Amino acid sequence: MSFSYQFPRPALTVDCVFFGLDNEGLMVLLIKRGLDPFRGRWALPGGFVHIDETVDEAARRELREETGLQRVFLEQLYTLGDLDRDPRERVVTIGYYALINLHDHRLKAASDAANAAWFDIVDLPRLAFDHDAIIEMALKRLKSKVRYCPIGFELLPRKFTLSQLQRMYETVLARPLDKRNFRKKVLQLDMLEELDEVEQDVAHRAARLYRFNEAKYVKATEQGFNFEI
Amino acid sequence: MSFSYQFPRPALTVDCVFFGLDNEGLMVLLIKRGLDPFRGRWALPGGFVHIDETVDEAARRELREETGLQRVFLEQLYTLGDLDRDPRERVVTIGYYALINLHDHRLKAASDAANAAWFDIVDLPRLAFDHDAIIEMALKRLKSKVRYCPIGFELLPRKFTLSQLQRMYETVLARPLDKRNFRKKVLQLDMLEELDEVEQDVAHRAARLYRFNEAKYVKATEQGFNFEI
DNA sequence: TCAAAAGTGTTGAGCGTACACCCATGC
DNA sequence: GCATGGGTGTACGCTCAACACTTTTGA
Repeated sequence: MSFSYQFPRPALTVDCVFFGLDNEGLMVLLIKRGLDPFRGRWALPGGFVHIDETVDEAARRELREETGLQRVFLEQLYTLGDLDRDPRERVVTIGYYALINLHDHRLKAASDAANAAWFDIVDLPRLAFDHDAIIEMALKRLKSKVRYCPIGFELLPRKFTLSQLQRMYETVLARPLDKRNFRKKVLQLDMLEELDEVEQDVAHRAARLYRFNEAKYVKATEQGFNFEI
Repeated sequence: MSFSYQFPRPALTVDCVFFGLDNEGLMVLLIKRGLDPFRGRWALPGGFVHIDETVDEAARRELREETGLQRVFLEQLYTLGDLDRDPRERVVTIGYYALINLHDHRLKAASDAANAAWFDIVDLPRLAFDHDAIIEMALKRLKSKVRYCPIGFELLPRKFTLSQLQRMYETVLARPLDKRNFRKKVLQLDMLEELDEVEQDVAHRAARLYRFNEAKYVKATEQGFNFEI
């Protein structure tokens, strides 16, 4: 079976930058290509947009197939449509990025295939296609958006310490923040819920746990909001 | 002649929001559709992405065809890929927006077709497809970007008064700004060149003319930059 | 001389930034 | 008792926001 059109059409794909955070730093999930072109090179998870799914659904399908996850922050980034992106034929791709909480999830990719692995964003291998450009755009978007939207929490466990939160911002923004100023700012935004729990199994004084509170955030938003610390 | 593929492919189009500024307010160029679907409805300029042009080139081609212009600010916005955007078949469209200086240009669309017209952004007719959503996204992007990038100048003549500049910001942001604070802020950013000219043919004291200075701007950028007035 | 818009400074409040020490806990 | 990170307050400078009158010009 084949499908015919009066004019030639580019193929349409999605490519996804899945960000995760661990003790090493900010990580990106890559897939080792088994086929030409770029056989053996690392690449972003991605694939064709099916005719019966929206482009958002195509990105979510990639997410599910590669990580087993469904309900994570996922956002469209940019569409790349240069002529020679793919040496085989004309392919236009829609870039997406997602934020994954590596702490609370046991990921399919981690246990599963030898052809998928997490790489530190500051030490990426050579990539297939123009995927380096997509990752660069995703990182730029993340860096800017994390400062005025509460999306950084998606990278943390549901309950976290203020130090974990600060480390997350420092890792994403790639610069150190002042502890006292950070805590002052983040608490006065009044979007965190202080829990009656402390962290467990640490070899020093246990830190208090907090949780992001959506309702409090919505209120705080009305007064303006940013992390320009 | 026809083109066959193993799997069905969505059609790929671009749709463009061309913004212009006149004394009435912020305007958008629309085209009256001559064919079904939505015959007689107003729609954004747009069309298919050709197989031998990038998506940016497709958007620039639309710009040229509808306005006769070439060198204007044009930027990709978002890709819309829902299943039923177009009642005929699956069409994925890449939204663009551009800023057009209505003062310095005699536009093709203005003189030309009865099927093209500029509409005030606050008083748009019913639109074809999901073009209202594209315009909404374009306006949101413009409002936010104009505050931290010097793109607002694209809507003004090359030489302008500070009052014109302020009116431009007030129109785009849809809120009044304080005259003294505005002038202080914009002058201290040190990206305007004060000219030895004043406006002509006005029935009151003539205002001094200024010009945006790219080189000064680049310097100013390094110290941070925004219009949060 | 009148109408219309140009042009111009000061003050108070809030926010960002810099900075250092004591405390609680587990080993 | 010591190593490790948790937790806390103050002071200065800058930017934002509010606010009203005089000047210039053409009609």
